Amino acid sequence: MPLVVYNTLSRKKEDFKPIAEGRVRMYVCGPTVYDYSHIGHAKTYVAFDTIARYLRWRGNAVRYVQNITDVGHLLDTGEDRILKGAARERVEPMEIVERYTRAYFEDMDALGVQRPDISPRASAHVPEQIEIVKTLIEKGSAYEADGSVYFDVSSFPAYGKLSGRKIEELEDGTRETVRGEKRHPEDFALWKSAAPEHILRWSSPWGWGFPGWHIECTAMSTKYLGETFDIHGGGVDNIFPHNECEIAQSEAATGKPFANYWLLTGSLTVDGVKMSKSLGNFVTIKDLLKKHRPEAVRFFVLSGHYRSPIDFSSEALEAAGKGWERLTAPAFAVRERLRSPDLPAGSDAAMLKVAEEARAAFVSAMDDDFNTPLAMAGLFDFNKIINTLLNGDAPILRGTLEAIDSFYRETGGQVLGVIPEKASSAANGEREAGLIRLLIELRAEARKRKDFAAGDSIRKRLADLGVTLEDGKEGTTWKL
RNA sequence: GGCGACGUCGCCAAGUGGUAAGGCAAGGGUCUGCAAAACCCUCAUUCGGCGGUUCAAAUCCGCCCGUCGCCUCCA
Repeated sequence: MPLVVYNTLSRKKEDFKPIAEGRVRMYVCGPTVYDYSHIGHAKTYVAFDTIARYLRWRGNAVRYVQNITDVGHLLDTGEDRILKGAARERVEPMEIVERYTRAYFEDMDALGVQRPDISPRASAHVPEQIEIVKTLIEKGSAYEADGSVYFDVSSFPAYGKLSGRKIEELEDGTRETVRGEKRHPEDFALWKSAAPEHILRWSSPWGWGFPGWHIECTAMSTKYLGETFDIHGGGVDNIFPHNECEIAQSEAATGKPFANYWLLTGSLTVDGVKMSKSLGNFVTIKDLLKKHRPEAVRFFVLSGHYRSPIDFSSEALEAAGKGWERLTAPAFAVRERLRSPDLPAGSDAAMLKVAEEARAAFVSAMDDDFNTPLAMAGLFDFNKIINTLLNGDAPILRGTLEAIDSFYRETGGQVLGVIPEKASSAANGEREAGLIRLLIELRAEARKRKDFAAGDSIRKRLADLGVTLEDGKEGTTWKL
């Protein structure tokens, strides 16, 4: 069964065939680093991280490029976002860039998002951007006007093919203020001239200025992935104008298709409405992680399909946290069992078959346009069987436990990233674990004496510290 | 106004022609010194509404109602 993906360009599901078999080149629009990352970023980048992880797990060599926008992305007031941040915090623009780039990676690391293979910065690729602008002028797709350069949309008939817009319809909605020196209101800037007060500016054939927002993605994606590559990703809210402009300028410059598959994530709302600073419902990843474990955030994101919109609320995240506990409990329990030195050798054929079937169900779900909700449902089904097995009296053979463990590690661990390596990631190392085991032993002795008051007191006080004890057939286990 | 996505149990969410997965919450039971966890049972004759196509529709078509996103910066 082939991997099938929904291609926004064709508006239907297609078999995924990379240009070079076994190699996938993907580009995802990255953040503009002028403030802390928010939960919308979390949704988009966890989704693409999972897609990249799955493609790798399926045996592809993936090159994942995700830009860092540190220049040229303007607010509707015409101000550069980076410069605005610098003025707000009274520091150099590049300090802003550095500060929020680091914060971005901290947040992504916390969420288990594996770093892209290349994270190119727009400001470090200005020469490449200038070259493309020159090419576009030579080919008659762009024109200079008073030190700025604009893309001539009328020169590219396919403009609108991704977002389904028509040029004629766009004219009406365009505001007077942005017309100015453009020939057509829907033309967009490739290069903007900048006065000396504008700190972020470079010398170009058209004088001092800075690159337009869209051109960086063309420059950096084609530089590292080639003129035509496999997957272009991003949030659906960038489909217009950003993605549309990328296609126009890239294909006009190279004369070749830009990206073969467009994968766009659904947007995220908070309590039913779009997140925005003015509404006061802006949630940063840092704030979120103060209250919730990172795996719960990942679980929340992956419990909806990447193309669907999701609505964030505290209740939803708490439910996700509980779901995550149930999802991971048997996986950790199996690992705990495997630490036992005297497990009977061999394996149970029926259980190996169950694990094989679960793996097949997982692959079939993920092969269908990365259907993570369905894939996780499959893990829950598998859990039911494993929980029953763990609760039973029959001894479990080492080979069986190993097969179960490797299933969890691959699907929940390597691909979905919701089952971490260590059962208690929040635990403070071995010393803390040792102390807890010591208390468990003391409690066991008290209970042997039927001194339940002492035993319950230990359990209660550990619970107050966030450590939950669970008494089972194999003794007491703990979790945070 | 235009473009797009969507409306499935109290909440979240799969399913896109063959007779409604899974999670959270809720109720009952088993186990337990008591818990917790786990397991078992219950929980949508029904998929926004109305028509149509079909042997058969949540799934296809039409109309209507509603929600969200984009059209100006956003992942």
